[in-house]
Amino acid sequence: MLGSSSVLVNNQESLHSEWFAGRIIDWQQQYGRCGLPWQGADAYRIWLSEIMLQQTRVATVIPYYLRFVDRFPAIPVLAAESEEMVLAYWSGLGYYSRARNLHSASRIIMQQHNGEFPHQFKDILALPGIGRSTAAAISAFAFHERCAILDGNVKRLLARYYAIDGYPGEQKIEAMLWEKAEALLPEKNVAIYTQGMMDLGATICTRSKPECCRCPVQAGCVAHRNGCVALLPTPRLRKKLPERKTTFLLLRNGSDILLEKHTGRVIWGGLWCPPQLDIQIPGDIESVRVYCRQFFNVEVINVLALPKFLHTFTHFKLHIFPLLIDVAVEDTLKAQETGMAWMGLDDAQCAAIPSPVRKLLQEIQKNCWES
DNA sequence: TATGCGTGGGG
DNA sequence: TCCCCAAGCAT
Repeated sequence: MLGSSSVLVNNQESLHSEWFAGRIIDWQQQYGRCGLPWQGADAYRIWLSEIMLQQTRVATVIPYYLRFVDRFPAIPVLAAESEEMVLAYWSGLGYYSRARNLHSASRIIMQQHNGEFPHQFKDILALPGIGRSTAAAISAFAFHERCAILDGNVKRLLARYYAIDGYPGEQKIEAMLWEKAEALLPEKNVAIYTQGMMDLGATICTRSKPECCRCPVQAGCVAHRNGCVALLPTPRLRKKLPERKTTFLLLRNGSDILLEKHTGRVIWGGLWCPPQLDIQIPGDIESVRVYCRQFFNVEVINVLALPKFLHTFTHFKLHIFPLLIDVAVEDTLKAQETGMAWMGLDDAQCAAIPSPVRKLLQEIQKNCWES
């Protein structure tokens, strides 16, 4: 049978949750972030913002978000557009599967939900690109449902508040954090509470130099009491990133550049990139001439090795060796047979291209290296 | 600490 | 320069 001490503990926990949530809610209303472009917006915009904000800073997202909602103001518009157009507006933001999933989800919403963003948590969670935390955030912000989120801010905050040792990405630790997040959830004002948790993590309980003296829940924070705030959350063990090399073949025909579309769930999937060789090839004109004849059926006029540079991904470093290769092409439409396309530099700038390709194209245009 | 998937800012 | 990782998800 359940002892009275257990009842007492439950009462204390519930009292503590009430205190905690009250402090968070009051703090949010006084000091939380307001005026972010998606705050108080419709479900579509909240959804879009949550997807863009995955692993991405607010300051980075804002200009992308504004451009995106201007071009795709509602779900039916988004669904009617091509994936490529959507990727063009995502270009530079990274994690492009987010854009592909967003677009795919918009079509699912048209077919299965009459074009209206679903209200049920389970329906939201079923959409591609939406996991537990994102579904909860949308449910809380758009529909005021009582759902707990667990994003990076909340993980850091809870790891400190309860002095939970261990890397939060680890399954066991993450499960503990979810438990705490659920237990603290208030009965009312979930949207303000959720925003407050994010805001507190983003502005006070920051990774470095947290401002504990301004924290509304400092009194209950175990890490603060124990003086171990700076040690939490436990950083991940990181191995040295592997390094790879690639040669970018920037074939130029007049003011056109040859690009090929990456397909499938690969790096830069769905984006247009110059043809690549996953080695560093000699930049002398003879080697390049032989290669270009064989693979692109073009005559090389001139080769210029542009400065190499480093591009770092989450899981590897890529040394990029760009070669600007001026060529003579008779039939520019023939490239389409092999999934490639000649694009004017201006068009390419507006296309779905990854960040380092954009930088290179800008440089080529700016410097006007002679043909 | 499963791994792949981008990019840019801060220390 | 280098390493950290930011409103995570899919497989």
